[in-house]
Amino acid sequence: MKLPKVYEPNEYESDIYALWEKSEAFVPANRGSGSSYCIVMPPPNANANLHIGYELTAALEDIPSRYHRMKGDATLLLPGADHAGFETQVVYEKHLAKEGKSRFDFTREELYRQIWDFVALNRTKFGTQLRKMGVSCDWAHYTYTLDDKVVKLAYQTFKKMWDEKLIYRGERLVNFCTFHGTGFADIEVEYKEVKGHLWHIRYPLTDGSGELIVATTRPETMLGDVAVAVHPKDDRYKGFVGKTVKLPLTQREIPVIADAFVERGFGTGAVKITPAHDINDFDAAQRHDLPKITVIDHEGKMTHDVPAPYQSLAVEQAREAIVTDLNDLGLLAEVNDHLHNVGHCYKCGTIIQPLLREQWFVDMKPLATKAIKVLRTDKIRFYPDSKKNQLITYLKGLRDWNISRQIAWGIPIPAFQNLEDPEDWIFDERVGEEIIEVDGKKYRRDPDVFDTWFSSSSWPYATLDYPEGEDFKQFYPTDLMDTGGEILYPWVSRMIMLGLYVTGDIPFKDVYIHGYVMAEDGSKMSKSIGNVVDPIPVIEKYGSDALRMGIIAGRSPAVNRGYDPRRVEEARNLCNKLWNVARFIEDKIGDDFTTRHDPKATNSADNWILNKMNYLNKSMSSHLENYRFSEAYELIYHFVWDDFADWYIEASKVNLNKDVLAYVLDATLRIAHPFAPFVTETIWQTLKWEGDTMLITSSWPKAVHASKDEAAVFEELQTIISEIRYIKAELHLKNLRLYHTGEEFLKKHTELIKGLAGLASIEEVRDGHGLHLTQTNYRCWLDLDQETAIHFLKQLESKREGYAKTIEQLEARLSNKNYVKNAPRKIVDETKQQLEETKTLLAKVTEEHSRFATAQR
RNA sequence: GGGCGCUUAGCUCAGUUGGCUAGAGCAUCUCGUUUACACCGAGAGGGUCGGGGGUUCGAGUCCCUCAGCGCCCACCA
Repeated sequence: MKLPKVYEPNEYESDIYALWEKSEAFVPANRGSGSSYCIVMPPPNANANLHIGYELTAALEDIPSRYHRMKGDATLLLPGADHAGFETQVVYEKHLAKEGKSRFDFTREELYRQIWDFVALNRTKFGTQLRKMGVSCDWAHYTYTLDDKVVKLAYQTFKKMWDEKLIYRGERLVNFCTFHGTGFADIEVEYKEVKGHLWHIRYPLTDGSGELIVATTRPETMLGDVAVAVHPKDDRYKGFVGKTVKLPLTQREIPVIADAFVERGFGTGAVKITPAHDINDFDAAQRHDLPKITVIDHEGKMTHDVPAPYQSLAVEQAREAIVTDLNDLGLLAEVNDHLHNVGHCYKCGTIIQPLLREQWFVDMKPLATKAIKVLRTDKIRFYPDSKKNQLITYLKGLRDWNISRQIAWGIPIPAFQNLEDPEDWIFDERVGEEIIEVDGKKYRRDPDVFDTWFSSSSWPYATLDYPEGEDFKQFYPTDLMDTGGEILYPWVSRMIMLGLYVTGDIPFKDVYIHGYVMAEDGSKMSKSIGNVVDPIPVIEKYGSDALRMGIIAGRSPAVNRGYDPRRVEEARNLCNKLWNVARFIEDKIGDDFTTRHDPKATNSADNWILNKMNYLNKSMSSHLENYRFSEAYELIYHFVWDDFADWYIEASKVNLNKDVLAYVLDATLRIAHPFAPFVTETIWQTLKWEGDTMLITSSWPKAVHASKDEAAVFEELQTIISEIRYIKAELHLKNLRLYHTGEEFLKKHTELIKGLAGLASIEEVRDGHGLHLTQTNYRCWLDLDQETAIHFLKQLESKREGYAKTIEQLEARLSNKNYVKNAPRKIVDETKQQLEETKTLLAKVTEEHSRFATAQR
């Protein structure tokens, strides 16, 4: 079969993927026998196209999976998709807005069904895209975060926590977005620096003996003040504690209390306490048993519990009105500019209101404590390592987790409230019904849904059918979890905590944190800026393998880097190189050839390439096992291009050894397969000698025997060839002859040197003349006349200077007694040897230089 | 206010535990139509590794410090 000159990925990729899928190549083989390897892929949001960042994830997980599959491990790469509760609802709301509708036009049930259909449409696209990326995941294991088994497990976990008192329902301050109408977990709030003001307000003492000035950034919340706090050791306010102040605008009497949380140095040292709208104040109010007065409602408007003029005003309007009124009353002591951090909704940018709400909370202390303990034992390795300590720090400061969300799109919380007794909550899985009856009492379903992360925390074992599934038994704990740094806290930490809590074991052994794929200019990709790179057109233009390799090239864990199309092009070229290497070899070998897995080296080039191959094999394993993807890629790149194509294939045009040629192609395809699955498999399918097999399910090559001495011979030949090429290029010469005076080595390798260096001939002569080669110890001369060779003086001169300088440095090093005494013997010996070699080179170059310099005069 | 990362060739970046003359791709320059490949071949030029100090026989690599950029966390009202 004659292959076309240029590899056109589009012609083969979809057929190759279909072949793998049809042959069940992704289904774990060798189950139950020996070792296994499993990666559960982080499920991307099912609501949108995959962006180029997921190509990185796909590559980082597919490469080790393919490697382990070839190593003979039972290998499972498990795909899935995330319903991404709030995220998806936001997307859908935008979609509704385009049609002039909003979420308020529908009931939650209606919304849920609509979003379900909306997502179902996109979910099929996701499968197509992952296939184009060449991900070798087992589609039979595909899991959606709203699949029954995931939902059931979320309910069981909720129940277990409820029974064990890790879950409680309580009225707490919740981070509330008044635009989206839902609360968030602490981690979901985005803090931004905002230029605001610090208003100093006079609070007169009830007994008329003076006043306290409090400083606040949110004057409108003063209507909900229940106390003023000062530091117990603050001498300025000693006499005030225990008295009361008259809260301006309301005339409510509120106490002055002492609490150590007050920073004496900030503002005036007197703090207004508004428990319903500030988390610190909430805590202080708990300590001092103070009431909580809500003055802002869920729409961001003032409630009816405030004086009439302010009722129903939006927060900003209320602020303005209050400041004006205070000023008119002469109660505004001072206004300063103030830079501070304010929480915002990470989706719409609305300022987050801390509001009092009854929600379900998870007591995180016991879970975090256990996770910290495990993290400290190094049972889970992190790449890069520094992320582990970061995670421990985070876990130490963790507050209780609000898992209730007031949205439609999500898993309903399986809890029901007694219609007669609001304190009476029961667990029940009949979430399809709004009202249920138990023991003659009627209960109403909690209208809220779970925070998405509550259910997705069980991802590693929910997907593997915990607790009884065969997959769980074989593959848990999984081997690798690869994610971006942004979900280290919300997801990775919770998978560890819940994994330990539910299964008693860690969910994964290794965590690899990848950096983000940024836009070409290094900025963040974002839809609104319009600089998002869609992977599919890139795949269509350059091929899936090219994108995969181009995206991992030069990337280190946890470091953000711009997308670089030049790298993709470079990788595309590598695919084409591989293609043409195969074309050449298949042509040389012919159709009726049977490959040997113990090839017999018959010349120095054979031994050299087999040694290189053994080294590649070993280094590749080591790099992959340590997740050094970029280094592994470079290794294969330079092996294919420099060693295999530029040297070995060129050498084989002189001395053909079909066995070795075929073996090296065979082994190269295997080793390159995880990085370039499509092109390697495409080539494999054209190989006559491998019959009906598939590369994806073939085995990783074993080391073969090769002589190191013979390999060294080839390296000597390379030195000679390179020097000749250099001189030819510098002097623009062709059809040169090489003379020697009877060197056996040169006689033996005449054809190879002649072929690779592009010489007219190599001749044995009585007296050598011309330009003496300096880099080899074999005496030989390029046939140049004096006139031509003189143009080479400059090069000889700079070489001479270079050697002289090196010798100077080496001698200085060796004359340093401390160096000889302290440095390892091996290093010192190497220095000595290098010095000798350089001296020899200097002598030769000097000799040539002076010969021509003399001739010139 | 804490914590972390980055600064290496014109550009984008590698450089694992300190040890040959600091690397790659692209770009640049010079040659080249040898039938695997111009998505190619041969060759070349280009870096005081952000500044300063220190430890060491030896520092791109470890420590201190300064500068610039970026990220994460944190309840200073």
